[in-house]
Amino acid sequence: MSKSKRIDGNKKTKENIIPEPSLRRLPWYLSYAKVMYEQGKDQISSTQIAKGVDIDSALVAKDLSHIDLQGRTRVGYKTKQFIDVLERFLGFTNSHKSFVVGVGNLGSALMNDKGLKQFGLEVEAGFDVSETLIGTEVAGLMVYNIDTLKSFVKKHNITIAILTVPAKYAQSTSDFLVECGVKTIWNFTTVRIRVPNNIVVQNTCLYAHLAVMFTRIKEINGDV
Amino acid sequence: MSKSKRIDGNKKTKENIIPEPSLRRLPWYLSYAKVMYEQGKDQISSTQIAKGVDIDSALVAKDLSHIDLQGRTRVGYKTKQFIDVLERFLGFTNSHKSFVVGVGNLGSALMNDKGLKQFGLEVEAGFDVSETLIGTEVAGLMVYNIDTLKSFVKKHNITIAILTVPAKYAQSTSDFLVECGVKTIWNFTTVRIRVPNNIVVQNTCLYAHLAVMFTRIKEINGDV
DNA sequence: TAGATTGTTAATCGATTAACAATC
DNA sequence: TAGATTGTTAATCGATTAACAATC
Repeated sequence: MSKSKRIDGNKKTKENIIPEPSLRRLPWYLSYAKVMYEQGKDQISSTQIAKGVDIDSALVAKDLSHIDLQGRTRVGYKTKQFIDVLERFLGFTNSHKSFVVGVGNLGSALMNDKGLKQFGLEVEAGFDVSETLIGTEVAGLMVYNIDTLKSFVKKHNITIAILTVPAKYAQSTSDFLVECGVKTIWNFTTVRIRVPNNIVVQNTCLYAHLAVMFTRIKEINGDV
Repeated sequence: MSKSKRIDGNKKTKENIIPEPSLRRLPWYLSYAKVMYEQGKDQISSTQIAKGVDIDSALVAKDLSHIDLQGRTRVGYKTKQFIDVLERFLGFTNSHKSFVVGVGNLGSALMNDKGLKQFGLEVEAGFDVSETLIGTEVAGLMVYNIDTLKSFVKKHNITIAILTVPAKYAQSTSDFLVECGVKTIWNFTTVRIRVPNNIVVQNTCLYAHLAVMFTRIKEINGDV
């Protein structure tokens, strides 16, 4: 359904799977298109996008080829349509329900963040072990006892968990989440969790980016 | 200094540069080692780490070969030493000073986050354009008028900026930061900013991870 | 010695880049 | 038509995996 061109019979289903590097770049193209649209540009070309986001134009073209999107030679894409198709493709137009596990610093920040909703993720509740937090509200959302998580998942059929517990509890909490029927874990802990291979995990450790940043700085400054 | 083995004269400086994928994995090994250390394990092997973080052991070994770290055959590494060396290598033991530009939702969350300090990043102030924010304190840090940024950078010699402004101002603010003497930008906006090539940029758009997550979910559920 | 480990070298795989055909 | 663009196919590059030598 989402695959664009004809498919050779012998090619496996891998054909449909868009590579992760491409997938990571698509939101940049979308973001650029949105900014252009706000500035009144009705048409947008892949070469223009390439310049705007500083990525090789052939790569942009290749990335976009994974999407069911028809560009017009010499003209490019209609900005509005480009945005709509890309947003739908990336799942940003859906409403994916989720809950936060571990209502600490980062957990409550995510519960407060309004941006998530605009990108298709709706946080419905928080879970914690702390007696002082349980029963309180954060950003208008209830914080429940983690012991009630399994029945919550069953009842509301919410299968995306946002994991923001301390590192030492990351793996055990992850195991517990899987046991409760969670299918997708957005992992913000510093630990790389192990899960059965039918579970989708997205590791988003902010601090890991610092490692890359500091190392690049060190390289430029001649390893002082 | 940080390179481990002998170097062939003809190999370029690229030899020293650790590839980004490796750099991204190192914090996972560190985190795993820390958890093990807390559990009282004095020795740790790369094969053990490989199992713990679910990454091929040869890959772990190769990643670690970039670091000046001596393992002992049949035994592995001393956990404490492993942690120390890796933390130093990744720059987590230094204190890198920085400031937040755009004290909104995400910006103030980062100003509040205590984790950053543990990983070597110290936030010293916030900057914004909003009259209602300027002059207030967030997490004990002053919020200044963005017009005063240039003199602030000069005076305190703080060259790392955390960019958390709305998407439409991302590129122009980035240009302004470079003009003010900023050398490193941690970019949390949805926009991929363009900078001169002596400037280090780390793009950390949380929402991009949602794209990967949603697409993987879609693939598993058969593209409904 | 046998076995477990580090850590290197060669083979494979996949992503990016380059070249170019097709289109308007 | 000439030129700008989409979008594909082939060549290159780099990262991962596999095989294995060295060590204790």
